[in-house]
Amino acid sequence: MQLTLHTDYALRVLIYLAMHPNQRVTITELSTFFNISRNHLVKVVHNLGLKGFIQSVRGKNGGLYLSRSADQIRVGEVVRQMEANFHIVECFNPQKQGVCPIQGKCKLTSLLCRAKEQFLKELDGTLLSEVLLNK
Amino acid sequence: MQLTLHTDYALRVLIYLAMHPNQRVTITELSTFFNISRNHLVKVVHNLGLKGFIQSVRGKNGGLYLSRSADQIRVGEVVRQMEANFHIVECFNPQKQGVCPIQGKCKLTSLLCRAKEQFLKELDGTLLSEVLLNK
DNA sequence: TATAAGATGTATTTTAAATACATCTTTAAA
DNA sequence: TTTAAAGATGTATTTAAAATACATCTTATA
Repeated sequence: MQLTLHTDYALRVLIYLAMHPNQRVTITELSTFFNISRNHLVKVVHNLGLKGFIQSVRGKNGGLYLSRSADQIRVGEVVRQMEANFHIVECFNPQKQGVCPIQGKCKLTSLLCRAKEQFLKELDGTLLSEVLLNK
Repeated sequence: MQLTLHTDYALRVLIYLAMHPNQRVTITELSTFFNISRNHLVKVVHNLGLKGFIQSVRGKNGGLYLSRSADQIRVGEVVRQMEANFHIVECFNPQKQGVCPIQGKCKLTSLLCRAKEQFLKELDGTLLSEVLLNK
């Protein structure tokens, strides 16, 4: 069980932007700092923009910045929005309905649902501004 | 974020065995019932045996049964044992140490660790005997 | 108006997971 | 004591999702 690198990278981008407020940060700067494929970061950044977490300015002297300040962004919200396949098991996937013969009768489903909620609840309790770097 | 089908199948196997106590259940029976590749189930069953959840009897009239009764098996224990890559993000993976430049300073790590524990804690609170089928 | 920035669509590569195949070992019934 | 039914185990292949690469377009400002 793991989050995708896409979500992981999204969190890193937000942390970096939060630590450089009142600045326009370029994708190239992020890519160099984190040593991540620039092309991949472009997708992550684009997605963060679509989900409303960041704003971008095109053209010369352009770059990225947080839409809201870091103390207005809950970590759980980022993970919920960025993680595409949040289906803990097969029967949670809308495209796999009816595959498992005990679906609907099996009580694992509601348990796993509660477990997932506990996971997210913990993340909802923390703000982006609280996970910035020590020292 | 999802559990592997391997873990999913393991849970299904345990549920089936729990619902057929005092019997020897064959892999073929499980494979037919769940409509799962028999070859894949063989691996899952083997792994469940290695982890001590089930016993197997080879030869004619052989089959599988639970090592402990269903009210002695916690769901969280099964997930912990069966899920191979339980690394929520890159920096949890022992083989990816030092890749992320903010590792060690970033406070996301401990947060994600707590979230993972909350997820498992919820599963630890439920016994296999409690997730059997309704009706 | 040239250039530096992001936007966007498509293609390719990589990796882990899932599945398939082959053969070996064990056990009990005929 | 032989045969068939069961699991054990190692290897190879396939699949699918994720990650990465490539190409081109749009925007903004110095």
